[in-house]
Amino acid sequence: MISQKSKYALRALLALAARPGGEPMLISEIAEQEVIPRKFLEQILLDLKRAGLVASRRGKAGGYLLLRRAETVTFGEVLRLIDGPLAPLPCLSKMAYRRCGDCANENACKLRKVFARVADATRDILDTTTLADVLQGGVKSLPVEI
Amino acid sequence: MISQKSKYALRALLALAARPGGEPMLISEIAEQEVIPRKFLEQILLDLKRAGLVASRRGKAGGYLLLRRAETVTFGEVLRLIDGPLAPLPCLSKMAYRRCGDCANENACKLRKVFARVADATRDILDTTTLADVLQGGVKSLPVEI
DNA sequence: TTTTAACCCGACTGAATTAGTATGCTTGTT
DNA sequence: AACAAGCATACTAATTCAGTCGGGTTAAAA
Repeated sequence: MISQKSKYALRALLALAARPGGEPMLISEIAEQEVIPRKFLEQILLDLKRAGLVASRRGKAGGYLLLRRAETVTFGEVLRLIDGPLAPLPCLSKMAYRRCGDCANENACKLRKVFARVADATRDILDTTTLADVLQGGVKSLPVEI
Repeated sequence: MISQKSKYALRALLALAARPGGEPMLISEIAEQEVIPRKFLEQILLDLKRAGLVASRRGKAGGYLLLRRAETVTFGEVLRLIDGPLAPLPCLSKMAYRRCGDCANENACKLRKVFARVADATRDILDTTTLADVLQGGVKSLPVEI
């Protein structure tokens, strides 16, 4: 299960990406439109800003805007930023590898072999799907049953 | 990330499945061999027993044994039992569906479309990989680079 | 130049989950 | 009857989750 915070982050980014002309959007505007607790959203946007995904303007008539093109922001990147590694085992994370603590001989580990496939499948989807893909409705879905 | 408890459960089941003749194995035997805290493992085995995956014999010369054939026990089943739903969103779980709380129009939800693909890919792997597959080393791995 | 409406930031909190421990009870074999 | 095995409940310390609170800073407008 992904966290509520990640869901909020993705929805906020989608809202910004959908903004025509890329003009700034108020926190409260996003919060209302996407039904996200206002103060919590503030935190999230700050995280996204520190990561360089969005920019902000302060003072009256301020707001947030997407700093990068929607085609370059992947779901994987956002999820890693908020929730940490995508991999189901720490020893399978490419970005934040950690040894598993238990299993001594890592490439003999039976579990690892199975979960490596899960990790790769997950990455294949999340690291190739961008905000733009979703906005255009261009998300490949499963074969439609005829 | 899957929980430590799930990892222990899977390793314990693999140990039982590997037992020749299917003779019972002591908790402490499993605990030592797989390096799992003994009392914690007791709890886990009880869960697996209540779910009908293993059986136990009490008294001296007791122990645990696998109740079902190793070919019929999938990783998905074990993970669901210990960790709960596999799906990344509650509204995507086939076994334990719950509405998402926020998004009103579920099949218009942009996030859902993306994570549905992740959920399906995950299920494809975990619900088709069994204890037997892993034991035989028969886990399909990624294409070997030549 | 003062006001006002934005964003910025750290601290706090209540509930839930995780990864176990502790303590004792029941059961079956010897 | 004794011993060794599993059965069962309660407890706990640490962490995470999903926010809330209270103020500080900045910049445009009146």
